[in-house]
Amino acid sequence: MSPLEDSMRYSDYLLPTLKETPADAEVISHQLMLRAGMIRKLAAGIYNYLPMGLRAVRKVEQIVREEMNRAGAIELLMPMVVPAELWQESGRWEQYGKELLRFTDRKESDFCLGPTHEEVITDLVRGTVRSYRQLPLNLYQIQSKFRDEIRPRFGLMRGREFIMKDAYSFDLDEAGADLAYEKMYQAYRRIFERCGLKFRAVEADTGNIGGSSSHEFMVLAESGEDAIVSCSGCEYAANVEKAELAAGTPSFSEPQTELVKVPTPGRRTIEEVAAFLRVGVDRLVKTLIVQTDGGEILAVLLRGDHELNDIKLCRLLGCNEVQLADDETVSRTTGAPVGFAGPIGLKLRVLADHAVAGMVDFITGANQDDMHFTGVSWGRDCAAPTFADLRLAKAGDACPRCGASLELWRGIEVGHVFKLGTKYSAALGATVLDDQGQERELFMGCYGIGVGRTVAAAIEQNHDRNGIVFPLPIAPFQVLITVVNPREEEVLAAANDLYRQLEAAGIEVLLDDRDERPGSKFKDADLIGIPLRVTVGSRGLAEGAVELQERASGQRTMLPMADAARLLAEQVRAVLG
RNA sequence: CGGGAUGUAGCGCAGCCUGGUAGCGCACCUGCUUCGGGAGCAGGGGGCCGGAGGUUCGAAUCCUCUCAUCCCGACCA
Repeated sequence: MSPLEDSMRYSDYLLPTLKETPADAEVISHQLMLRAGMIRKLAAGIYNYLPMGLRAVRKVEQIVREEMNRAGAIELLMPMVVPAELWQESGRWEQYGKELLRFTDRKESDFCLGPTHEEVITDLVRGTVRSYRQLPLNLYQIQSKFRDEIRPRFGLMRGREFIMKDAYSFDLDEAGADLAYEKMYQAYRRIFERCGLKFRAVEADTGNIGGSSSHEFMVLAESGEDAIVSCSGCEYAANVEKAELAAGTPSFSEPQTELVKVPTPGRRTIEEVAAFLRVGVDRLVKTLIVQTDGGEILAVLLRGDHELNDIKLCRLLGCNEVQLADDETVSRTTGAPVGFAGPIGLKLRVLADHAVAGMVDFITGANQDDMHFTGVSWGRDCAAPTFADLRLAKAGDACPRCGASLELWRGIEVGHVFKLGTKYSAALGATVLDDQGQERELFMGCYGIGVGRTVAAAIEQNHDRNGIVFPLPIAPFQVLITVVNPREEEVLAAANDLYRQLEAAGIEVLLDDRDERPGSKFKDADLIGIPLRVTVGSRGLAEGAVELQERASGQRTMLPMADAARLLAEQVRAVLG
């Protein structure tokens, strides 16, 4: 029997395909999941999973489960509704922000919908684990999470309610935690390989989960929301948010030109100024006036063609958020309207990106309306500011490890592993006694996989203009039998026969026995993307054969009716390994 | 949160400017013919036009408010 269900006749099933693309779906995976009858929207970022969608989700879940279990993790299930006290204890009730959906019950007690479960699991473990002998421990669940995203979009790619696998490891010391992390990292590689996806594991920022280091697993896709870099010469790969850039060696060439204040009427942007002065944008230094969440206002200098990496800046400043200062603040602090700020004479703390350090004879704003300076050089015209790594990596930058050039990709984050250290165990007092009878805080790790997002990412990566092309390991069904004309008794009988044989062989098979024209059924077959399609019709049966068409290649083969089930089962097993 | 746009039948849309009692395609139901890549003909069902106020003899259409959905959003210094 199939590991899922049985008796799958299209005529009895719920598989509402759409001929036209719903107007509010932007990316291809979202469009196809709607059209293929996998999901339906209930509210912004909140979806029903229809039978086909659920089956794909269950396939990914099952792969995740098998690999987590293989890596020694243990499944449990935590509640979605979490009392505020736990979040207050960890400090995140205040920190987490509007993404945390909060509400009160009838007794006016505060609760939230869990967006992640570090607090709950830590609370559980502190109450149940007392001795180092019970370690190591790695617990996971597959559960719906809720994050009240600012802007849910792209269907399952960025929903508010979404299915996530989250695992949490507990160890006595850092070495143990490192080992747990490594195990999860390897398990993740296996999971995404088994799902048939092209992905990269990249170094990543830890965000508001906290902790010391982390990797993201990125499915490569043009529509990805994240930019990542990977080195063409070594193994280094990182999210651009995280990608370090070496300071480089400043050339210290001598200034060639005098400092001159030049009129630049109405030229505010880097491009406008560069075009007006007939120089490249990399001859300009842009001066960003930023404000931290702590209220500090400072200036950040970047080469004209570079962009600020606000995460690097926050890390340097020890703040949570930086924003560009508003127009009023800019004119108050620089003495000029937005577009003409520069470091000379500026009465603010000034930080500059490394790339600015070696520049001479550059151009900056003059802190005066419609004026810029040309021929600016450090030391002579302006005290050198503090230099740091502050910009966003871009294609062609030098790898921080080996110096080779970096390649830029877009990716969909489907997995993320973190080393948490003792952040939560310390906050919540999760300790055990070691072999000396000493109380020790647990070293934790946490490890997430977006299950629905993995399905969406797989579709982003595997589709053609006719529809989805599911990788077999996560396909809702492995085989689709298309009955050309179910009204012909011999044809329907032959199809039913094949269907039963495949079921008996443990193959997941959908029988399209609808009384529709063949063309509609073929179109639907392409749309829903079942890897192997078998067409049973009078034409083939006259030769005692059925036709196999592979969705991915379009390749067609005639199979003798007598051997069809066996051959198909063999083909499925060959892929699953 | 700021900017832009859209809400009319299950889906895709027209009608709105220039108010006069709602339409097209697909889907759905019935019948006949058809049947290996989204069939043809004939008949039929389904919408208080997102909601609330207002203007008017009369509102999908004009005005106000509201709700929902989608897109874009430091990169400008």
